[in-house]
Amino acid sequence: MRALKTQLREAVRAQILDAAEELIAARGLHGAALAQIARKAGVAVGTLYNYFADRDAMMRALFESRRASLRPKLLAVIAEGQGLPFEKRLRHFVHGMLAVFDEHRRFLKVSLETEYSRTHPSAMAADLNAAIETMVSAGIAEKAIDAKKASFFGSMITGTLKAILMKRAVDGEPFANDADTLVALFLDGARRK
Amino acid sequence: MRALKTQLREAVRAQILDAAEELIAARGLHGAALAQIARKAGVAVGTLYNYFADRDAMMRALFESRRASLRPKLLAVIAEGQGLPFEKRLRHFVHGMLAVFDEHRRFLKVSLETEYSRTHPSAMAADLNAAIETMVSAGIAEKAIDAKKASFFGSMITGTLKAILMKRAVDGEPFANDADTLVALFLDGARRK
Amino acid sequence: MRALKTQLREAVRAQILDAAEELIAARGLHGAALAQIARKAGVAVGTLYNYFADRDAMMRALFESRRASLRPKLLAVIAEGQGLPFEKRLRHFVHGMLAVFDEHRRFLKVSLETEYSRTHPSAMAADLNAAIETMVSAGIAEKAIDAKKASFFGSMITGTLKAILMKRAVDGEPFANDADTLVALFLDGARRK
Amino acid sequence: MRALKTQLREAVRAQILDAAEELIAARGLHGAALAQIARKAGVAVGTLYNYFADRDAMMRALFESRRASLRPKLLAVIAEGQGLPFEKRLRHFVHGMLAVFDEHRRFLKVSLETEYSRTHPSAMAADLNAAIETMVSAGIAEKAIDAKKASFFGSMITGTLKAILMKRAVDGEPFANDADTLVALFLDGARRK
DNA sequence: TATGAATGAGCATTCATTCAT
DNA sequence: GATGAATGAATGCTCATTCAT
Repeated sequence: MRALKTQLREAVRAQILDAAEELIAARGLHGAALAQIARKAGVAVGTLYNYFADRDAMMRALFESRRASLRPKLLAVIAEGQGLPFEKRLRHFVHGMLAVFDEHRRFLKVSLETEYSRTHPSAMAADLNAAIETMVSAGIAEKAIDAKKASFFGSMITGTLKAILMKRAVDGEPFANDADTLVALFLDGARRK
Repeated sequence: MRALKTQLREAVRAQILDAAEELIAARGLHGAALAQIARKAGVAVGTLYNYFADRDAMMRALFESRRASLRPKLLAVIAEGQGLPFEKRLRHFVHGMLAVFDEHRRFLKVSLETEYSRTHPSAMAADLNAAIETMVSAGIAEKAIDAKKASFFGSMITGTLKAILMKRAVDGEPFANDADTLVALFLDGARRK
Repeated sequence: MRALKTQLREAVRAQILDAAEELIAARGLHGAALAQIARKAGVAVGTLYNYFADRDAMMRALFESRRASLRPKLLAVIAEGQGLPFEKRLRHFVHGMLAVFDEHRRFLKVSLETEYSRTHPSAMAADLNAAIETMVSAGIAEKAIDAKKASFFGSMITGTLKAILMKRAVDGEPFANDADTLVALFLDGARRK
Repeated sequence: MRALKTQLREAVRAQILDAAEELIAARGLHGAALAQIARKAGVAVGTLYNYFADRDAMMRALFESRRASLRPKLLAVIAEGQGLPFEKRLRHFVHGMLAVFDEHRRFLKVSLETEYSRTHPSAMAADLNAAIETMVSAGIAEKAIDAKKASFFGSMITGTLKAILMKRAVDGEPFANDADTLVALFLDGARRK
């Protein structure tokens, strides 16, 4: 009984966040008015305030919710890679990331296209950066990669991944296909041997 | 006399655009109210409308003005590289880009942090992409780079550059120092040989 | 309950339109600011927009509402006259019109004193003109009036009525008393026999 | 020299009033912005204030100027009619009025279509009414018209003339052709004898 | 005197937030 | 808890008026 109520409440909350996400994807972070979100979610405007303190809190909740469902998957990918030799680890990382992002395309669009991620950086992004740094350190330690270039390696990985994700988000192709080529590019560059 | 007036007018216009740029950098594209812009520019609200048809036109003018001062420099960098063997050409391109961006740090921040560039893509960005594609094609033709990886090469360059620019924009370091390392990374990857 | 709410809503709507009508009567169609209308109606500015899409729609609603309450009465007057011999019909028409207008003095003032009726002609006015034309045609057919003068007869009736209405609107006298004299004037002119 | 300057000044003043009249005819009393008037008149906005204290004064000047050129003509028509037997006097009055109005069609349009005449009644209109009353009194005295109907006779004349003027203003026909029929209608009504 | 850029009060409109039901 | 009408501060924009040149 109590559980049922909680479940119902969670369902409504999810409906609201879905509606918000869709409208933000379509009209931007500022363009999504609460009245529209309420209508799309099938509730009254006032109801929104039973679930979120104010508009800002709703946005925060949206991103936290999506990040919370992404984060464990990414952490799992990172954890699985630990202990692997560097190249395999990198390959696993890139494959894993792209696979996870393939499962969350809509949020990825919202995340890449709005300024929210920049103004409210996520713990997830910090995790990711830390994981990459760790991986890179391990790579240096096992002399798999060049220490001099390593300081940019993280930026290269995240920057290139972002660019590819946006490109594929536009053309609709799955992300995962690109993993192997990217790894090769990261490790050996574009020069013809 | 007439020239003096024109000069004065241009000065006021520039003041307004500077004020707008600063406020947008601080509060986002939507967060900068015309009243604030006017105050910071030291003019009355109505004066803004003597220079721009409406808010939208002002934003367009801001980006067009900044892009217009960037574009010829970038085109020059691109033109200078033509005819060079691929590796030199790439090196020249990266060096040139970073040097130009060093001269326009504030606009770069605005451009990277707001959604404007996404919703109103610039001819400049198209030029840049085309230039990179041309350079890559030349690289393939002279068998300097690997055709299979080439399709991601452009995304890697732009994505990585963006990531580095944002990093350096935050920590305040000049961009240009990073050029050589980046080129090495692009061409040969991070693997230790 | 639902009915009660609807009733309340209608009451507020009517309050707003009354406030608008009063202010327009006092300061003209353009002189009535929404803030004033809201204050006089006892609501907040934003509330106006829960009832009307924008200022224009409010003005349209005002005139439509008033016209909608006038029109059936005028149509009834017209319908009642059909089939009567011309003179009786004309007398009935003039009496009926003036009686109806006596019931709507305030709107009449607004209607006669603002440009709205000219820029947004009403179906009612068209009805009236058509009814007069029909009546005149019938008058010609039964040889009750002079065909040569008939083309101006309509203009004479409406023009004279307007003039009398404005005169009486100013001095506060009821309109209806003047009906018989007007009919006599219309039919036989002012010449002493 | 001094006279030349005065003449020039008058010419500019007239240009401004013409521009104002034209714009008011096209867009209404409120719709004509000073910037537009200045542009159409070929002067700068500031110049308008060398000729008129403010917008209101300009509007007043416009109507006063037009009325001042109409008034003596109407007074002449009235004066000429004095002493004539009533019917001839009335005929002369109606003919004279319509002829004068034919010479001032554009101002008539402005005068009939804006609220100015209602909010700022002219001495001319008062003259006209007085003249009509005088004429009617004379008519009663010489037993040419019916005293009982006389109180509405003035309203009938002015109301009917207005209606005909608006009709002809729309269809572009000259006013004067209608004079005889109107007089007959005023004196003997529409009834077929 | 003529100019026209600068001014800022005034306006219509939007929308997050509140609250009586 | 759910509702949605009411609220009013905030915003973009207009335009009569001023004033330095």
